[in-house]
Amino acid sequence: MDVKGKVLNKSSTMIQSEEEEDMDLRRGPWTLDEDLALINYIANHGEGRWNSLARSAGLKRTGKSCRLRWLNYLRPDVRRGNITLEEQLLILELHARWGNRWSKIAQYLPGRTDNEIKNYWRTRVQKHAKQLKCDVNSKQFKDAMRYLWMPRLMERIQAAATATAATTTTDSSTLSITPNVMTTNNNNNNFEVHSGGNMMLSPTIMNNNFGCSQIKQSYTPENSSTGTSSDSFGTHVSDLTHDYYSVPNLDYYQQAHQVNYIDCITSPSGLFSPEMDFQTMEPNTQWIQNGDISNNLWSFENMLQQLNDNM
DNA sequence: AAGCGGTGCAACCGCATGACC
DNA sequence: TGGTCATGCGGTTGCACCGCT
Repeated sequence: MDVKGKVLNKSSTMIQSEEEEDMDLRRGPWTLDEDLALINYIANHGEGRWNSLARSAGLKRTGKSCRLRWLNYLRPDVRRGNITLEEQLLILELHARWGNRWSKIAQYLPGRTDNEIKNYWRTRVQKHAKQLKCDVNSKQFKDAMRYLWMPRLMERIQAAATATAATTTTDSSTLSITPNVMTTNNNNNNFEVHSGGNMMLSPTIMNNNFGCSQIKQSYTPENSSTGTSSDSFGTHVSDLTHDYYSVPNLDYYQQAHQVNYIDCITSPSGLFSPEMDFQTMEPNTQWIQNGDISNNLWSFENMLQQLNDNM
């Protein structure tokens, strides 16, 4: 990393806090020494009181800057690397529900920061909206996400899970969601996480967006010895979405009743069914642990082709 | 090899909110 | 009740990196 930082002195700006007037403050990229100073200080004294922390740690940074550096980069539980398919799907889903509430969304992606999710959205999702020549907040794009993008993500996730299951048929760390979790909603406790498992999906996603019984049944109960089902989720999604793709326009909602699969997904009033309650989900639950290193959502060329075909 | 444009991400900025006095 | 301060959040910017020409 380039370690050159700018020094913010009194003449550089007319608007400065009292703190900034007291001392020259650095801006720009953090140096290794600064990082180490911050890490060491927090290790010894803990977080909080960021302005005084910055001073006490001998950092010529604002408290804000220290906080941001710690939370977004230095914190030991910050998750590095590409956004996984599961995370992509979850981001799409949560964004559909909450909009640009990045910190709220980040609560459900352990180790991911709001900044990272925001960057992901702006650089990837908005880029795809641009490719589609529509606004990211437009109904067209939202529908494209809901009915094309997310199902495809599900398909890929399932394919990956199936591949994993094939190589580790007796491995309890594969995707595991208990049947009752998938089919009931008892006191909003409608999902379950198996701590030792390689949790790939939010059951709420399964229950609500893709809650077709066939799809539900395709998931392997934790205690099942079979590990696989004849009803592959990927097959179902693929088959059903294939039918849907053939609908010759983009008025998805009007078409929805014609396609069984769509009935399973949502209504125009919202992406989630009433029983869905993310508020009851515990933030930072480790239900996304691994996942592949996918850096692409899926082929947008395919999606563009499908959309163009339907126009 | 150099220039250039696009992309991704770290960092900054301004505002809102809540706690405290 | 109003002022001050700390913190959190979302939007925006700046820059390093990478691929292409």
